[in-house]
Amino acid sequence: MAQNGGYGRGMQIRTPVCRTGRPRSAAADTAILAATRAALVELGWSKLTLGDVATRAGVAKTTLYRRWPGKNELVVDAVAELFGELELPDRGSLAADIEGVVLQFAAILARPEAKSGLMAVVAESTRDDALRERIRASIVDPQKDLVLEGRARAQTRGELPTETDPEEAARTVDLIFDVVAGAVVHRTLVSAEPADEEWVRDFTRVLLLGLTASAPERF
Amino acid sequence: MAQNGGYGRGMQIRTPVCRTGRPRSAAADTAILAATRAALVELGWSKLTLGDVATRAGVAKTTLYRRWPGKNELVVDAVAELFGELELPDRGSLAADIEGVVLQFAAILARPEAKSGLMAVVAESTRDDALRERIRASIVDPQKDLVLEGRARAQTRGELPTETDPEEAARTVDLIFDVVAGAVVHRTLVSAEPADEEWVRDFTRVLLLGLTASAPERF
DNA sequence: GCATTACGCTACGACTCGTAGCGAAAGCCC
DNA sequence: GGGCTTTCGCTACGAGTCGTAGCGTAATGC
Repeated sequence: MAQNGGYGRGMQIRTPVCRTGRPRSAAADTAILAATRAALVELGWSKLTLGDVATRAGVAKTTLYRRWPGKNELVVDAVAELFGELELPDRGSLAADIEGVVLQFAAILARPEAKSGLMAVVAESTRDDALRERIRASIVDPQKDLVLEGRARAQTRGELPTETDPEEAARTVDLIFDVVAGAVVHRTLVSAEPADEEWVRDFTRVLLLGLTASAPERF
Repeated sequence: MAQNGGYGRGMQIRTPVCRTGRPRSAAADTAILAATRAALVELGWSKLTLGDVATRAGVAKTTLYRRWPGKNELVVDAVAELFGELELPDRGSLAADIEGVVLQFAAILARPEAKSGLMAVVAESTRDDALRERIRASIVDPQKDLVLEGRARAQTRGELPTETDPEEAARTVDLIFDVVAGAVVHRTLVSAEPADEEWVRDFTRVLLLGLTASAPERF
């Protein structure tokens, strides 16, 4: 199914903008997404069925299919809400900013609904461009924005060099993003060990040294 | 289903050791695993059915169920064979060793059967301890051994400090492993961009600076 | 009140699942 | 060769899920 154009922003994907007629129940949306997360916790990805989600949410199965094309898209939206909690308050230093946001990220990934849901949709997205785009817009890009924000903040503090070439700057941001998010995800899901404060401290130290020592000519 | 004890090593999991009677066809094993990868490429994880795999492999569906408990375990074994190709030849320096193995890893992850299969089973493993153990034994640990090997080699070269505390050394190895593997996986699957030579060079530079600059007191 | 849309409910064919039962085939051991 | 053991291919089966269609009803805007 082709995406009906006109994305809102954040969660408000879908719904082709209709002014007349009975409006869609917003309560049903939140109930469905909550039920999806609950089903992810209890059943995991593969055993999760849309019929079960509908029952949990107290809506008809057909209502679910009217709003989401399928299981993949539903889970993306349900998981995206979890990562919507991510913030980047100014903690005074780049090291503190990184440690803070990484700990938040780790806390979200520690929740079973995030664990089993996120990687499953990522795996599916390798064969579905529309799904990958949905993940990018609602999960990945907001995270990358945090990297941009933290980086800009560190540059005004003088903690990171300001790149002259904008293209190289973009490459660096992408690299940082993949290293940070990838390391936490791998630690949590593949190694299956908690990204606790000690690990985050070690990780931040290595990352920070790798970034700051890369300033071409100092001293 | 509880694992029947007595693991061999590497691929030779299952088969409770039987000497008499008709032996299992080894050709069927390789055909089934190859068919699984082919099905992963064409159908992806969610649409892959064991009946289809059996047909592709030219065996009966029941034969498949006699050898593997289910889809998860089958895909783990099919994907594990891909990562079995990983090697760590001595390229003369730590930087070259890292770049080499990361490029190999990226090349494997670029294949669609690895993309869609790996993350799917990882997602399932968050709710299945036996599956996680199977992944660890056949995929994760061999990779971590490469980290250990490269690290030891670098230490004899004097490129990395030798930790005194063995526990801290283990922590460092785990950290490196999660950073390297996590970054490549995230780059390839989530950001959906190739981990090409340029990216690997940038990544290796940051990682190496982060590790070497962490030597407490130099100069 | 009327048009329009969303909703709940039921029912449906198609498909997949995992298992059971059977006869035949392919090895080992005497 | 004869006999024993295990695997193999095949068929069939109940159970469960899928995604859709149809219908009557509820909730909104004009």
